[in-house]
Amino acid sequence: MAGIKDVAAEAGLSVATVSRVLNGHPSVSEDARRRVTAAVERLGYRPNAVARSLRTDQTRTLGLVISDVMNPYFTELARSVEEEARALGYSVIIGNADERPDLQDHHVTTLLDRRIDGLLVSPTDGGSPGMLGAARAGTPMVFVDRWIPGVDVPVVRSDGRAAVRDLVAHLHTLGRRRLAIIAGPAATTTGRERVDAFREALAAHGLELPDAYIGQGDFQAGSGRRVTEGFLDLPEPPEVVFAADNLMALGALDAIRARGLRVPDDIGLAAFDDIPWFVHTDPPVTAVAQPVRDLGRAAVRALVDRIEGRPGESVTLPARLVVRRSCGEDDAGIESPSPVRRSTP
Amino acid sequence: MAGIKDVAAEAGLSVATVSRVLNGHPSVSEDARRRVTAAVERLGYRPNAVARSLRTDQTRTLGLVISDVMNPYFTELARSVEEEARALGYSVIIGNADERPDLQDHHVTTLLDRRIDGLLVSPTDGGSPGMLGAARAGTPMVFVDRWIPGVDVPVVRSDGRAAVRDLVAHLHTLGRRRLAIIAGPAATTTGRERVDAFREALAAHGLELPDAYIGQGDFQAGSGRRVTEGFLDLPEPPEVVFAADNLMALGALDAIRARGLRVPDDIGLAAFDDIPWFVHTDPPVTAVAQPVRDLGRAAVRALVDRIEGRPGESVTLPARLVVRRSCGEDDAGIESPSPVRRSTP
DNA sequence: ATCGTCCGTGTAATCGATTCCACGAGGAGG
DNA sequence: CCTCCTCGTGGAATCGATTACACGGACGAT
Repeated sequence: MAGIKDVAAEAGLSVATVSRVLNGHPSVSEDARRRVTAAVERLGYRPNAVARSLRTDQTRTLGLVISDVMNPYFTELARSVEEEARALGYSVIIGNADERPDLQDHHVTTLLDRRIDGLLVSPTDGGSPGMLGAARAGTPMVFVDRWIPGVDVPVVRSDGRAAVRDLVAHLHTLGRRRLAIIAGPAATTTGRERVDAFREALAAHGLELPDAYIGQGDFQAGSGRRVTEGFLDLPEPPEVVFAADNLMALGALDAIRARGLRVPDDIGLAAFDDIPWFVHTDPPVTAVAQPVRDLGRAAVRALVDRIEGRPGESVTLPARLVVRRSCGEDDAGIESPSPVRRSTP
Repeated sequence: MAGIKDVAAEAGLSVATVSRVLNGHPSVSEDARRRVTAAVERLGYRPNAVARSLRTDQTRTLGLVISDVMNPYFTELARSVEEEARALGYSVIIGNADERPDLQDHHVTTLLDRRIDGLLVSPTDGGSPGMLGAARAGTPMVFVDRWIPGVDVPVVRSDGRAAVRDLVAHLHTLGRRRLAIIAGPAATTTGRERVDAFREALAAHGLELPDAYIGQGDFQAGSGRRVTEGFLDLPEPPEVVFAADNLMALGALDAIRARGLRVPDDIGLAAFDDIPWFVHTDPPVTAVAQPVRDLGRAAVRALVDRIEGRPGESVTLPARLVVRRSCGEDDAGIESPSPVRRSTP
């Protein structure tokens, strides 16, 4: 493969001049510029990013470590992150932690070894040692969605409080009183926050959140199923189950259907994180939607700010409630097209 | 950040020896090895992958360019690719082409600039110039899922012929005769092949595939909706719509529902590419399932074979039919020709 | 005419690793 | 005792770029 020396030879100039042309340095004659461009064209030369990175100590690459690629929420996040990064002239390397701290560490280490310019993390857990080390070592870093308290890193996330309040209000008008939640891992901020927001919203309506109505999940479909089964076995099962993420909602749907129960008639279902598929489930699922695209964009901008020496500030964007049919028909204007509802699994 | 020189100084040895220890070179004394390890530990030293890559001319990185990250099929593929690559000591950089040849080229170019060791591609289109150039230039490369005829690159894919035959047989026993297909872009191999397989299977039952029953889609949900609307507007609409990918099936479901029609009573629906969500739609969707994990694994192995100088052969794995309820209920007890039957897990 | 600037260019150092080659010590064989 | 190997080690070249510094020529000011 042709190197800069070949280009220099072909153009009859020194490598320095070639490099200057390549980088748009001002003091190059028009003639030299033309000759270099021609030579580059002729040789099909492409600068070696590895060599360039070694010299300049910057890779123009961002690392993104997420907890679960198969979760549509994170997929969309990854997509918007890549888009914004590309617009800013950066590439993105994605690491999938699969909710495993050791894998998260593996990716952080690998990314750091490659000398990425900055790191975007949605921490799996309380945070893995390698990740915390990186934060302390001063690697430009930004947390997205989830974060770790006490670590001095900007956080870009969405605040679901208002939306959860709206959700509970919605459920209340529908006459639902016994509301349960499938929580995420207590080690994650999102795991705790969503429960808190839910409990608060309940309190505003004079409702309680008994321990029996708090199920411990792990953001995976399987746990949603198990927890929901537990709920259904209760002497007084809840009237609505609120899943703290979309995968667990799916599991809940499974469990409910396996019992031969109908949503929303026998039991209601709501979820945190809206995804395209919720429109197509049976029934469509009411969900709290985060502004994922904006989150991705904001996160990249904050990180690039940090990288380029600017402050890089935390951002919190509001989530909103998307009402569908899984908690019961809304009263007024909405006429239910009410197609035949099949209940047998 | 500490470099190899610092380690050498700390250990009281030369950089050469440190490097040898780091790379497990045999001729190093036990004493030196210990001192280096200790120094590395003390300094928290991590080798600079950029420098190493420059010198050794290998990055131990694979590029994966897929057509659409938001498509669960590709997400799962990406995941299994990364897993296998990691097991073999490689990292993966994913590029999302979003079904756009220009973006595909952008990613191929970027990846090549970074001197990745090999490229895994699921070509968006007839192939972009940059990608074809890379193939001709001898970059180790393997096509996954889709490929480009006439280009000398191993192909790892799944053969849906048998499964499509099973599908048509299944529909036939259900009494469905007027079968339509939403095709993918003609420029993609998968776009064409699936139509061919469908037509062939139909022929085996003495059925025809009239032009009016072939809709042109682009593997996105929107096109599935449009095409399906067209089908429904026909004087004699099809009894079953077969979508050539999962996203278009979703669009079809939308269109059908918007008309107030019921699946499968009024019209049946089947899809190519099975995804977890198909279990939860209303009704669960019958689909042709590819062995995605195995495809990812095989693709990585073929690519690494090429990289390390071994042949690297093409692989074709069979897909299988997964019968659910979207084409009509099977009468209980009656054996259906379908090899696999799956209900809610 | 002389001097100082500015401009375009080239030479060479540098980034952080790997690796070829040379060298000295120590052991085996004659 | 001398020679020849082997082994462990270090010096220095190298990968492909960027960039500080030096240099020569043109040109404007005095």
